[in-house]
Amino acid sequence: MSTTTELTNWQSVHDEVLRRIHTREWKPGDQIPKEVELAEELGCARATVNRALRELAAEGFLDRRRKAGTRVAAHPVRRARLDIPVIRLEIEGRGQKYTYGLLLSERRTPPPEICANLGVTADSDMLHITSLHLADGKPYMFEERWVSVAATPEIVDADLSKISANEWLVLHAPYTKGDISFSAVLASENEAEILRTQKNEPLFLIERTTWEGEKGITSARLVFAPGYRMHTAL
Amino acid sequence: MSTTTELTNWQSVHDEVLRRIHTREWKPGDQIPKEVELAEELGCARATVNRALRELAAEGFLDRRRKAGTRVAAHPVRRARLDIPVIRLEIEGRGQKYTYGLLLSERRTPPPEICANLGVTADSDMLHITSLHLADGKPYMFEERWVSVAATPEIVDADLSKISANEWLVLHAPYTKGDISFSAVLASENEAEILRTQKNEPLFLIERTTWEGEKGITSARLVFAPGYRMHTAL
DNA sequence: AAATATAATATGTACGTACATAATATCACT
DNA sequence: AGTGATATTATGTACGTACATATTATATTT
Repeated sequence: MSTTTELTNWQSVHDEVLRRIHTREWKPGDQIPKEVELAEELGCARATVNRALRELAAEGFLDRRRKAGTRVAAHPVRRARLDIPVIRLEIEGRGQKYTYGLLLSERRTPPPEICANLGVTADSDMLHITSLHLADGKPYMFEERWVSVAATPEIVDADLSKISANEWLVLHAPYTKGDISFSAVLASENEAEILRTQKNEPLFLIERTTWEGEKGITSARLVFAPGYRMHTAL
Repeated sequence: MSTTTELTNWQSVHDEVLRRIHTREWKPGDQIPKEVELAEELGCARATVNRALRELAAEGFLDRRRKAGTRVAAHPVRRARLDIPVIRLEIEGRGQKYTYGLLLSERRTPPPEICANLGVTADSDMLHITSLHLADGKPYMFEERWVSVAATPEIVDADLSKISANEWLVLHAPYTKGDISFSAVLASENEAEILRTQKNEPLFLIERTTWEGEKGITSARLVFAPGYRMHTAL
């Protein structure tokens, strides 16, 4: 292999390795040269090759193990990076006007499924909030949320008609662990009415739970208006 | 701030910075100390701090700009890493038995929406494939796919009743660009019959398109059986 | 032959130095 | 005040060396 120009930055090494994978010069399962060899061939330091290969491994193109070496991933797990912004920014980012309406805010004990989700007791002091997020005045997403008052006592003083619970939490209640799931559901009668659509429309659903350490903070159910699509580049 | 023990590896620096963010010692929008200062405080090299902060920025906790410095992300965009494995591995990973049935394989010109998706002409030579993926004998996902024969001529010789088009493509047709989207749809009569469910069930839909350079390779529509949930940790 | 200790090795990381680069701040000039 | 040139600065990266660590290969013992 003759590289006319030397590749002395990690990005070009990254691209060159990816090129060899794409052209099937190095096939899935193949072992690729070790770092020192590649560094020598390409005319750069081992640290540079290391950085490039590390990134490629993080992207799922390579499998690396000490002593065993580096090989092209046999089952390229595609890693899509989902950016989950605050809803307001998602809407404003598309040039639409964001508005928000608080529908309900009550302090009460949680139903069993929330207890199970968050790992709290049935007599916990919680805030139950439902709200509607609109884009250009049209219903965009219906949110039902439970927040542990024990975990974030300051929330009872927040004016949740001005700022959404989600945004308030992002700013005031950092979390260490979270879980998110995506699925499809039928609009219930209530949801259909709030989202101003038909009953039995297929709706995109996001369920989200977050903890700080072992303390459950909040559990949210986000139901999107018909036609919602979440997408990303691979 | 007194750090009794020195943090001389990037992971511990990473964790320490994250701790300060979580404890709100450093709040969203705040500027944090510059790399040299942090390195001095923690008793390690700047390279180590750099590595830690770089990772935190990639995870979305920090915003970094040359000269301007590093600050805690004001609108923490949560990045969920979606691992999209080959369906077979997803099913087998749950300890279920994977089977696969080829329903249709025909060579023909594509419909207009596929042309638009992939950026190919209406008279393109394409393979149209539909198949069903099953877990423990139960319908799991219905796949409808268009593959450009021009882009990957070898596929016409592949035995797609033995290996799914998806897996064949993963092994033989590397791609450089891809697009994936998630939404909710109602089961059509055909889909309901194939997935052995009711008509008008809400179904989770993944649409995927991949290119190599500017050449469209394949466009797939994956409809999952009722109850499917995609989830990940934050 | 099996079990165990030991050597070999590829990746992983830390560090100091040097320079590159982008963005900002400052100053000179009109 | 406004414009443009110039200096400053924090992050970004490259490199060589050194050592750590996980894992495999080999040798040794039982």
